[in-house]
Amino acid sequence: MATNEIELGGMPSLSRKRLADQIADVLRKQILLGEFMPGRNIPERETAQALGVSRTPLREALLILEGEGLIEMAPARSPVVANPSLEDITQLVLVQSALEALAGECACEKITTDEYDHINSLHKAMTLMSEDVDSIDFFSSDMAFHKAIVATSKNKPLIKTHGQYHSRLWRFRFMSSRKRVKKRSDTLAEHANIVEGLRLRDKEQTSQALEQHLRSAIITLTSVMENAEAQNQ
Amino acid sequence: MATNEIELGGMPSLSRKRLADQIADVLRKQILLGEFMPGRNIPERETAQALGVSRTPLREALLILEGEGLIEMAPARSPVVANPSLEDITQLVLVQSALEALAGECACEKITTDEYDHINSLHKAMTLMSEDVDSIDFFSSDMAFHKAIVATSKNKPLIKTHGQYHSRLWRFRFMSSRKRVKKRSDTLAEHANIVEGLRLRDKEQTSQALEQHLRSAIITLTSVMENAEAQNQ
DNA sequence: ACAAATTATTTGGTATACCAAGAATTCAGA
DNA sequence: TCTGAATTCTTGGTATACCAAATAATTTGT
Repeated sequence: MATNEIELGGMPSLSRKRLADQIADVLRKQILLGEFMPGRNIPERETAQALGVSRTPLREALLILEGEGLIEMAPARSPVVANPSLEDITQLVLVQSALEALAGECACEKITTDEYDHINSLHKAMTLMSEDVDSIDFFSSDMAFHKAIVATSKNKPLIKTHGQYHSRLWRFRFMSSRKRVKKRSDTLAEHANIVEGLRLRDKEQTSQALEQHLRSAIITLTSVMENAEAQNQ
Repeated sequence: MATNEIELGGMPSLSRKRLADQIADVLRKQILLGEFMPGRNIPERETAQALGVSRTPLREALLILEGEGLIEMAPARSPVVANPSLEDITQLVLVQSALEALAGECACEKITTDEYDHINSLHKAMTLMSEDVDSIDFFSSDMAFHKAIVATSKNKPLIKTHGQYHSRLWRFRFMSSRKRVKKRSDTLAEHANIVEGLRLRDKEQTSQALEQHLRSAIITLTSVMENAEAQNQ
């Protein structure tokens, strides 16, 4: 196999946190970035050796990622990177939209002026981005914008659950963003509604704007995925 | 330690599914039923021996339960059964209400007459229960009613995520139900609204009824928990 | 040459052994 | 007697070794 020089956090003696968590972080990142494509096998021995760890913590990391829905483990089969169908993705986005709508409501109650300024500045920064900037930058800002809103809800389980759906959808949202099917101006207009809702501390407007924004992502994802499938055939 | 004769699924040669999953099932049940109270330690060696398994699958089971939020693992500390504060529980219910509201919407689109009849019969059965029947029966029916609605959404991630919040809240909802703070007639009236929404396939009514029903649970839980805390002091 | 059966290899599942970091207890000194 | 330091004991973390099942490859018989 290709030598996969991955460096885990610190030296052997420095264990800031569980090795299993560190491994899960590395694998999660590789899955999100597309280095581990959907459907790819993750054999235990090979992967453990590539990461320079033994199978026990590697297996524990796989268990964690399975819980997050990023990989799937079948009996007597190598774990594989989750490869959700278009319908699966639609369902995931639907749940995420409900979670973010709730987050928006909570945020209206709890948001401080500092937090509002931060979110607003993220939005402003996206607005000022040239049409030419690399899609990864615009996309990253978009994701950061949403994460900031959810964080403002101060609802720990909500933040965690949303983060998991966020991860499961990351790659597909990124693919979608690269295709530029949706105009950036549309995205920004929807974000503006959200920011305005937060400014007014208007639960209804904020949650509605978030829900509409997310559900419109379903349309975009659908067309992108259908094109991708057509290409593969 | 007290000999804890717990029998795992089948004979040694019969491994229908991962041992870790079987162990997780056993522990989850014990946590939900209150045999393992919140805050209780779950030392690895002792628990593994009590279950007649080795530490490796036991640890994997603990990882699974940690992912579900049922236990918490700190570095160099025994895992402990999660002991959420009143605020934590409030936040959990808030998320669950959003999830069930979404489930209700999806259900209106996908529900078959058979499924409606099933849910309706669950409701009718609860209506016919005498005020004297054991609270566990009424409570179980209540939980089954909600589970049936979520299952009707046919949204796999939604069903799974809801199930996890369901587990995390189970014990506290049960405690609450035993205290009989909320009148059963009120619960039944709210359920009737939900059933009526489903009958009409009215997304708005169904989701609103579910959300209202769940959020009213927050009030009940708050008073129960505050009383419980007062007793402990 | 093809098919079927058997064997060898790969893979995940489980148990055990070892290690390092913490917590608690005990013993010594003030 | 009280305090503090040292030691012991417990706990979780990690690696390795072994086992069983499934798959793939090879060989043999028709």
